Amino acid sequence: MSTPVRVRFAPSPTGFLHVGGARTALFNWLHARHTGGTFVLRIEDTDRERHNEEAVRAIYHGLRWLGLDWDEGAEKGGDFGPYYQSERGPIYERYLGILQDKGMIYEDAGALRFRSPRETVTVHDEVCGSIPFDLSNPGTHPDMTVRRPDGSWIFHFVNVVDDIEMKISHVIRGEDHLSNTPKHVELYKAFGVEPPRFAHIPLILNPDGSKMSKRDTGASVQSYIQQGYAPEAVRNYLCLLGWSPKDNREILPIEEIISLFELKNINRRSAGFDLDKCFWMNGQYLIQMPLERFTDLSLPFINAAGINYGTREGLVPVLALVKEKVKHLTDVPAWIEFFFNDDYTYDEASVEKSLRTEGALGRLQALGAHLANVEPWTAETIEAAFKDLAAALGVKTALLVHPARVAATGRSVGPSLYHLLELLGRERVLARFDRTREKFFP
RNA sequence: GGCGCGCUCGUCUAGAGGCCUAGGACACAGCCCUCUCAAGGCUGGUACACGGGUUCGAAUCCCGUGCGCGCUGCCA
Repeated sequence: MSTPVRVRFAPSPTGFLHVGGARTALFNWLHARHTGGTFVLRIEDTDRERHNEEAVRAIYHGLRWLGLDWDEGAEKGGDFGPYYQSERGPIYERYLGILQDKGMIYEDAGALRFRSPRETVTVHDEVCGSIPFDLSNPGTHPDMTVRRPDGSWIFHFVNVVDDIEMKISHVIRGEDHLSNTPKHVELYKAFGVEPPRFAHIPLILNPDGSKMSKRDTGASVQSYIQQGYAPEAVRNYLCLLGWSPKDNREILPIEEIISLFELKNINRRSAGFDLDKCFWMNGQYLIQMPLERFTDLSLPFINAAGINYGTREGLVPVLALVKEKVKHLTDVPAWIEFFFNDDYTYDEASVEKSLRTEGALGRLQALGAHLANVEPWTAETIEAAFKDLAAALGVKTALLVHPARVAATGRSVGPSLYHLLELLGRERVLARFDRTREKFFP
């Protein structure tokens, strides 16, 4: 008979969600979703001192942003609560009593220690295989402390107690815990409980190979939220750190990853975090995602920039135009600003290059006159008008395009000019041409 | 120091004895496309840490060495 799959993510409230932690949560979530199991969120604030609402909220926020919903646990409830260690004192007391009754606990300078049986313990790991650890030498493997003199609990003890109480079937965590695992197994044995299956996943390193920690660039999930990444892109990228579908695909829908994900296919080597690739993947997601989704994700940044776009109906076509240019959602305001502001600013270098050159003013005026007669006003007819005029003037189309773009948008880069002019509308285009002429050639 | 884990292009990876003169992706370079910038397409360079085995044959198995990381806490 197989026990139901129950996995957990058990972060300590440090104030933010680390990408390494996010990836651990992700792998737990994937395993739960793949097997139809339960994903539990437990907060490891071993005591009141560590309990910090704000820090805990940062974790919820990061997980939710990544779409890692938990079935049971903090803020959600369930049959195995409470899900904050700071509230589980009585349970730990009870378990301590079990070991005390068996004579496995002794006092040392006020702290309580667990007396190791001093045997060889073999850890069976889904990712790393079976590894024997010789714990017979007290010099190298001292008896672990389970409770401090002030009554607060030590991680190893409460972690094991909670996993037993919450009926966790698979412990999926960072490889930094692999060497701690034999100690945990000793505890399971002492409680007379079969240990869960373990799966230690490789660590995420900095590009230079050092361990990624708080201050490192890109270490906090929050930074991806702020920099305008799409959550599905970051999540997809994280999936590829230590796992792969093995068929050369990299961008794949989460539903498919869920169906393909197996603990056995997780790599054993640690992975360097490649911000360039994450950035590239974000651009790919942005280009491919539906316009409505793109709009939803862009809105917070547009609002933060204070752009007065009127209605969503008016905004969407503009976003459709610039969508393919965007690599970070934070770039959206800069791409669309000129559209909603007739008093847009001009990029000086672009003005210099495209407008203050021989014949540019004359071409712009001729273009204005030419565009005044285009019917109907569509990207196709506008394009034809540009080409016709260029031919008539005996110049390359580019010599009309560049001045027109700078005149209409203030910049030299942007999406397809013809589509942009169409959307802007003839009146505004011609008015912008006039404004530009008056401003630079009074 | 001890113990553990790891070691394929700069990075993420495919590879589970012959399919590998090692494949894909990011990044990089060049070319093409083109109204700009991107995107896209094409091409190119760069990798099995080292040394011994085992085998007809090893990136793949074994043993050393080296390097990296982790643990070794009354941190989690």
